[in-house]
Amino acid sequence: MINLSYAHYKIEEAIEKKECIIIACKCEVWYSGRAESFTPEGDRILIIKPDGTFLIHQPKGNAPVNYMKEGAIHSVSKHENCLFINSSDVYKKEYIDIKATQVYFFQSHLLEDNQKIQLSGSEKDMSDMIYNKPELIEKGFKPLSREEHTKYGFIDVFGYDKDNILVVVECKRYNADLGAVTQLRRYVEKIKEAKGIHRVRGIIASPKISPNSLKMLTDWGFEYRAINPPKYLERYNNDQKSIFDF
Amino acid sequence: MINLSYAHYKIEEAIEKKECIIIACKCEVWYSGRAESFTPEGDRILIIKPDGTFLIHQPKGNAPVNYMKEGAIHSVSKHENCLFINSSDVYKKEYIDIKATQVYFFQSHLLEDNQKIQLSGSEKDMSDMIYNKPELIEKGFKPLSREEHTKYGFIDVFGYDKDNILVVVECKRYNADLGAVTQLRRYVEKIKEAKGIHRVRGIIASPKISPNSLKMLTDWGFEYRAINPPKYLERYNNDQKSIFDF
DNA sequence: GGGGAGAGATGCCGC
DNA sequence: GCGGCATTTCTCCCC
Repeated sequence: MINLSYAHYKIEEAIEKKECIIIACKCEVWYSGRAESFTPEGDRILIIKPDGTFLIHQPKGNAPVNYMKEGAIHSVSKHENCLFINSSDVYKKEYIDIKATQVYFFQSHLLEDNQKIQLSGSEKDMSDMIYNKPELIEKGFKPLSREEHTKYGFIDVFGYDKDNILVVVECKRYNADLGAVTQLRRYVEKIKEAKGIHRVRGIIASPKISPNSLKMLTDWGFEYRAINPPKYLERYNNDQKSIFDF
Repeated sequence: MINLSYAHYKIEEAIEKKECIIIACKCEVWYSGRAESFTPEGDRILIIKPDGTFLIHQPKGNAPVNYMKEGAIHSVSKHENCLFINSSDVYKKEYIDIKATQVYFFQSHLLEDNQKIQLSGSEKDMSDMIYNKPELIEKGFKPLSREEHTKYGFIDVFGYDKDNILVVVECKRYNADLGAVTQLRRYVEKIKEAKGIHRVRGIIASPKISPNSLKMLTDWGFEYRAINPPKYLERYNNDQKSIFDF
């Protein structure tokens, strides 16, 4: 257990030094901003980052129970055997107030990290793949553009089929849902209206589609292609795994 | 700086004891699962929770750079002055591999927290409010149900107007977008089709709506009501704030 | 800064 | 488990 006055001093010092701060404590949490919340007293982990990010984690679950995004200002005070931590963003009108009655541990450290995550298997990777291998859609498909902000909307792949009929392809990296179908319908309707043509084909390309969505898709005369997103790193990753498997 | 062999031992011990674990270290991260990723070496904070949740945070930003959800299994090993931390969920086929070259600090503690966040200002609060105060939509509106999973879809508020015309209300707690409009359209079309009636009114209730969405809404003959979500805790929260402002 | 859409979305509830 | 949908969604890109 950490003495509250000591914690008070250390937290203020670490904020001043722009360190990453970790606190484990028993606390209550109030939040007011886009919504309102109160979380009754329990053991939690608090993370304060030098960019102003504030995360409050319960001992279970993936998502923080409360949080403030980058840009928040933090202050600490002690009053009648309780430590008060306040996080506020006056511009966004977001506020968090914490009342801690016990501090289990405190740590802080100056951390440096300018690296960015390299991700593959996204929807953009999928539309790139289709653009470069149009026969994945069908023989004779001629893509014109990909990932383009047209006046009809943001269309993943756009082209002509072998009979020179316009084709709109909407990619989904995982499961295509009802929203994907209405999205495709919106694009097709807009293009028909803008170009004054009555025949535009719509295709959804994804590894999976829900039964309801497939029914709605085919009811409206659209088509489905089962296509998996590419995973460029897969082999590299497998090579790496062999290093770890000793 | 923490000795790697000591960290290795302490992490394994803390996992065994089902404690919450926090590690600050310099590391590389590989991920393979629904997608693939690699994050080059940098200073990060690792959080391992007793439920198997694993979070990797960079010193900036709200979201973890990599993560594993509840149910992952963790193992640690040391090899040639590097600490390897492995997180895997064989059922979901998700894997994270970490290679740490330096450990800045390590902490762990048994944390207990059975409390749940009490939130207000959500979409459900909004539909409850409209159900209880139907005049927010218009005079003579008679709600029949709220938040109901009908065979037509998940409808927020459903009722009759003063002329006994069916009304579907779609609530959005913040900004209503194009998806909200197509969602409403889907419900109205399905109900018309299922009940064989040609007149069903559709209304979007939200504090804001984008200009494009409003145009699409009115083009299709639907209506808009500017309504704010309720914030029950606001006063309570304001009372609390006065406690902190000393 | 707002609008539109993706995300390894996450989380909740219902079937 | 999947399906449908909200989220203090978050994040990115473009206007």
